[in-house]
Amino acid sequence: MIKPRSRRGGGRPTISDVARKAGVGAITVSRALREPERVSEELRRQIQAAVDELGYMPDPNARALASARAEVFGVLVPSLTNNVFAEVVRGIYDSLSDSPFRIQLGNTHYSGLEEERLLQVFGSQRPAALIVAGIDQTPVSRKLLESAGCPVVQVMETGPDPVDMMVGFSHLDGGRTATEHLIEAGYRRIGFIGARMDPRSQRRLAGYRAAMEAAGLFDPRLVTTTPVPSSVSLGREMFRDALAKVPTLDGVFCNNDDIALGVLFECHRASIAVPKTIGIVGFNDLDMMQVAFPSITSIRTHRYEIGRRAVAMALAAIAGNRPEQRIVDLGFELKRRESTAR
Amino acid sequence: MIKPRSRRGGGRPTISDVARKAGVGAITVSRALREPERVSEELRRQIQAAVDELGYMPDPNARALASARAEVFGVLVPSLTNNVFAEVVRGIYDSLSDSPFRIQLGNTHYSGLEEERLLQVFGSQRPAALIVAGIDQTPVSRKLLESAGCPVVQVMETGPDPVDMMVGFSHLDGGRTATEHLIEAGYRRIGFIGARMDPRSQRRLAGYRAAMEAAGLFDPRLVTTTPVPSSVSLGREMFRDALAKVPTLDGVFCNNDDIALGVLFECHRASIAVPKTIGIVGFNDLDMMQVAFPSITSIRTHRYEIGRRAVAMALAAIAGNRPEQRIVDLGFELKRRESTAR
DNA sequence: CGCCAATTTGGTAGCGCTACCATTCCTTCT
DNA sequence: AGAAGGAATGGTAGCGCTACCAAATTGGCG
Repeated sequence: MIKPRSRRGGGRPTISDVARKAGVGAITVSRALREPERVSEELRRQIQAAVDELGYMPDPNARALASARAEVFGVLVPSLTNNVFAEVVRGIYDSLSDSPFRIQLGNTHYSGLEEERLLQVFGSQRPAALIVAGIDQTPVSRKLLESAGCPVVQVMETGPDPVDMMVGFSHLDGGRTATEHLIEAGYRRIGFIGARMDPRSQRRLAGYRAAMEAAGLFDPRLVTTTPVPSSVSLGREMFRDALAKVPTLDGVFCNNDDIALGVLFECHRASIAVPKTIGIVGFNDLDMMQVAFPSITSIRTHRYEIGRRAVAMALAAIAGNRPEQRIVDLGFELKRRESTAR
Repeated sequence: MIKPRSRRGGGRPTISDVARKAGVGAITVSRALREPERVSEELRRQIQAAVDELGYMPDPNARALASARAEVFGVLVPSLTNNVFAEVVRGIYDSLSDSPFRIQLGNTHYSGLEEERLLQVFGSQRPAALIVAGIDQTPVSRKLLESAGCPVVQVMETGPDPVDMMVGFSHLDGGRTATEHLIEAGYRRIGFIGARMDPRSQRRLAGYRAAMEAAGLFDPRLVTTTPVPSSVSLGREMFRDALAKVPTLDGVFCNNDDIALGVLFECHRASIAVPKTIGIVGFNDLDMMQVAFPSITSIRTHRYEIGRRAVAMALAAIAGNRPEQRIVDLGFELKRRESTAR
């Protein structure tokens, strides 16, 4: 006599339990759950009743094994705590929350090598889609993405050569717009303060530089950067450095809002008038920018929407109707506020 | 003749490929990977070589199915973007990153019902451990946690009756400490401003109230709360409301640092002297608190450490040596700063 | 009325791995 | 010397589900 292995799952009901109770074959239950339209009205009702009664939930592992496809979105971001990526993840999460798809989160810590490692690991799960931050994957990562056999969405940035799909905006244009705004407002010795200096920050810097050169105002001494992770306190310190280097500084375009806030606080502390003596522009437009005193001009970016759009595109591709527009530029918005209103 | 189903996994190597190449049985490969000490030195080397050559990675789904245990930590937090929980998640992530365990993240949106739903879903995956925020689970959630059949760690708070293990601190004590500090500093008409008012905020409020009553200073009109999600802009608005209600207000203990920052900005805007006219205390001690001008007194909490500790405890329990101390209080720290230094 | 196609249902054989024995080959002890 | 125990390895039979095909049923049409 064959003794079935004692129920390892702690007695949770399986698809055969449901099938037995509903008086149908297991495969019909499977179909009723995944493609209800292929099952007759009546059986569907019976099966649903059995499912409800037993509290049946399909085992995602068995499903993934049998179908060679996990209902998982792999999501790679460079930071979990940076509000910018947290917002993107939230958008992804919310868009996925009433789908069967789960999220597999990976934190690359801004490291290409770690990204490669994670892509390798994620690949072994055959995810339904991959969403990765940025467009500067290493050649190895790119190859892994191309051979992943699933839709891939690069988010936060747009660029010329998508692996598959893209949702984001131009950081270069953002940097340029911010800088042009300062120039138009009458500032001349405009500094750039940037921490972390990941590829996106680099491009914001490039935009700054383009605008400054176009106006004949560029001076390398105006640029202050560090690879150190960004923070409000770092913003304060970097602003002091910048000011020590160029005492005639009359404006700053900051890498991001944290830095901008640090600059603002240091201005308060040193009794530097904003926007009169110094103009400040941030990047991302966190909620606090509009509340700060004076309120801080910033580039509003649509992080949550980027997450949502990325999921929408990936889901469409999974469903078989890949969007014809593979690169979606969600743009940005210059929010003019008191910190540059002189 | 039996035709094997065409390799669905896109030709990725399986454990039998490794076994064949190494000239051993599949089960020995499995063992070499999971319990190397049970396999002889020599076979271990051969197997490792085969693994490297083929680039083999075990399929986590097959593993989970066969062993009735997924290498997954289920993590439930009420918010993905709130810096506090992002830090906890980061701690969890970092502690798990060189273990085989993955993270399954769930966002409860501060809803008990959603927590129940997610616990139900997570349960169907037989996770290796569950980490949930807070100690105020609904009876249904509690039952689900108790019957999960895996270590459970409640984080962010400590309380009397853990489901299994706990890591956190006392929000009540935190609220009391903050308030007592204001009282000692000479403030008398001290308001409480709180948004969201989740159970942790409620307990901070209770701590505030206890301190105020002990000093004979409590007045219900000093308390301003709202269920609306917390933000810097909301902090500003609520402070205006509080001031309109009690013009003699001379201090505020804020639910969290965002609110405190909003209060500070409104003070600037309305030319209210801090700390002279109004004292401000925040909660959590985000980086910007020490940079703000004036710098803001706050209760430093150890979010990242809570995440790390929770994982350490769960891993120990999985390994079979459940820590004898099931409730770990990581405490908090009052950071005295300019905003209360009068 | 019979035939073909479409629709609905079911059976079988795995997916890639591990639990649970069984087997083999040594030691160690009586 | 033989029994007993231990260490290392392997075989078998699933885990719970779905891909693939087969079978049964229905409907349309010449």
